[in-house]
Amino acid sequence: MERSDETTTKPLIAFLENIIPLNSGEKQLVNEYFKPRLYRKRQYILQQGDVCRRLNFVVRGCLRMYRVDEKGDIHIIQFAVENNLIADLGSLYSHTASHFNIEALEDTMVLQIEYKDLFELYTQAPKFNRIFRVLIENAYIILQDRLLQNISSTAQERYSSFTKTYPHLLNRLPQTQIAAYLGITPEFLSKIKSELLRNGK
Amino acid sequence: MERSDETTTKPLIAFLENIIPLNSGEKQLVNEYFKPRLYRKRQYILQQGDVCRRLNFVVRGCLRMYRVDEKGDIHIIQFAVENNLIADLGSLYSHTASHFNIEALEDTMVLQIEYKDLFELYTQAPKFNRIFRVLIENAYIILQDRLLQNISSTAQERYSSFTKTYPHLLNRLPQTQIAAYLGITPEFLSKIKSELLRNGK
DNA sequence: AAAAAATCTTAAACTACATTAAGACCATTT
DNA sequence: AAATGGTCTTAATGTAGTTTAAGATTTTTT
Repeated sequence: MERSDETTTKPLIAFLENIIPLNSGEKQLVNEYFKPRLYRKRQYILQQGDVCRRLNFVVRGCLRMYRVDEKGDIHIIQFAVENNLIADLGSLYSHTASHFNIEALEDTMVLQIEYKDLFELYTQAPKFNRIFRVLIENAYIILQDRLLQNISSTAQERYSSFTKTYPHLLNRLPQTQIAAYLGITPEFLSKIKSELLRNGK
Repeated sequence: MERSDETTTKPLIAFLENIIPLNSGEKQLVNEYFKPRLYRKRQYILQQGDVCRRLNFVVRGCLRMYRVDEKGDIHIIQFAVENNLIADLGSLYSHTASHFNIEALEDTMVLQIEYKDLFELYTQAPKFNRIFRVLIENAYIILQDRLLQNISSTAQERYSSFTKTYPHLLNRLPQTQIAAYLGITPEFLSKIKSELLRNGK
């Protein structure tokens, strides 16, 4: 099966081989199970209330995963850019309604695997258990760090840390998205930025 | 090798078989690699600045994992009670200094596996990759939920949620620990509790 | 090119939570 | 039995962040 440049599983395979090299059979499985799909800006990969049925790997573009609460406020729990995996794992594995939306912030090309195919992947090539164990361990470490920051740091500290950790996202995202990620209002973020500017740098 | 009732790997094996059944060789490996150890109340399993060298499974008792910041404030990122796993994964896998302390809040019996033995376990019996993948996926889901709450809920909502999720911890821990977990001061927690009492229930 | 929509900034009034302090109630040690 | 030290509460004052609102700037749509 021929795929265009934009839709090959090459970047995904490179990403996985970063953990452990794959043999040709394993690459073949990745190639079979992951399907390319383009989402236009503002399209939804997942909507709150639906069951999350696919794991997504971002080839190009940018997604956000967020929740809208009862008051209508938006809370972003994750951005996903090139070479990131994203899904609502809770919903994906337990087949229950998701609390989250996943939405394209730019035109975004993803490689998607269905739940049942992911299960097949684990069964047919157990190496993927090891690879995904390592990947989710890394994701866990990052998430734990973010939780710690949210418990223990001021908004200014969190913003400064964000600018260091995700410099490439700073100019790519509107401030209102960054504020929703930091857990503050856009107005307060604006204030923080002007304070940081005033106090040199 | 004989072990006393308190120090068998039985509860751990039951815990792991909750995910996938083990054959006798696999059980044997668990039995060999996990070593029992008793920590007295206030003893440290891990101290900030040291490298985390073991993964811990709690058989009996209660641990807390926390960070002391520059101001001297304590921030609890996880409690671990019976049938919980706990370690600083970041430090364990990258062999770097940990930012966290793990301390016994009660006399606590744990089963510990060294990093190199954990690696051996994964290599000798690949099934453990699958088991630990599932375990850490579950942990990730819980952590993500907690992050969302911390971004989006008031302290009162977080406390109410804590009482529902961890009713068994409520009477077991001093309020000051719960406050450090919720990310608020003990004084404010006291206020929240009296408000909840006043407004019926 | 104009119109519409989203974004960013500033500022005043408000609220959730922190800080400090003091006293009451325990539990543990001596 | 007294003393010590941790725990819980209440209250006054302070501060980080919200809300509301309005104007300026940029981006998107028509």
